Amino acid sequence: MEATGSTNLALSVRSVPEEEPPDPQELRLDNMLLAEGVSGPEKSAAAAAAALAAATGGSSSDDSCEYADYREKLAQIRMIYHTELDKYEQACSEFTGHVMNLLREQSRTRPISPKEIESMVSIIQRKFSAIQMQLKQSTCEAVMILRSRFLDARRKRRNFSKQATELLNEYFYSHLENPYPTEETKEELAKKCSITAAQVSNWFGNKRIRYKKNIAKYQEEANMYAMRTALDASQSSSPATSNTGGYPDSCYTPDGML
DNA sequence: TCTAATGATTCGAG
DNA sequence: CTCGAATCATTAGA
Repeated sequence: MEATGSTNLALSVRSVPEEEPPDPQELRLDNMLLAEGVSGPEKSAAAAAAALAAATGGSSSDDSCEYADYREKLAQIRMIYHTELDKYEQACSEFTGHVMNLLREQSRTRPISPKEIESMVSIIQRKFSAIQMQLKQSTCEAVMILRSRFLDARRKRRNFSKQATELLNEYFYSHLENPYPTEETKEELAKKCSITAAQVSNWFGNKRIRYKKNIAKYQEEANMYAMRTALDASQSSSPATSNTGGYPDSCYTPDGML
């Protein structure tokens, strides 16, 4: 632990004027940490996480649960990173002070040039910045792992919200004769249900085939939605148009599906 | 813990 | 490309 590496010292002395070692690796790490919201201002963590959510494909409302988890873990990483960074910084200056004292002591027995001191300091800083680099590296790794786990969690199937299924069923059963929403309609439904258009497509694909496979099983559901849309219609537009219990026939006999 | 429901994926056809 | 169909994988309910 003694700073007696004078040969080492002389060897590694190179023109390192304070900063700007254009190390692309470190630059990369810095950028990454900044983008992930680990370094940089406090608020940007949420922004980075939001960016991640957006990058994974919309639906920013209902995944708040795994999302909070992600953010919590990210904050943890962030905290560790900063405390470690501070620790190294402190250790660095402490160690520098130590070495300075040693040099001062030695200066009583031999002449020590300012240049030697300067190079000594730069060596120490290099060593410590290497350590910090390592810290950045491992922090990056941790973030990557966390990120991939977050993505994995999202990849798992989640049932749509009750509300979303209601909306989808509503459309499906009120268009039983032709349950093929256009791309536009899919987008619209997707927006309302806070899912993706592809998910809407999946849903309709599944629904059509499963409905067709066993119409009887879905009869009750069909009646329910038919009644409800009928009720809605009678309430909103023409309450006087009788037919209180009468649903459109097409909802009962979807011959278009056979 | 077994089972039904359900969202996603894959593949052939048109 | 979309669709139907079969199938997979996970979820929710008994």
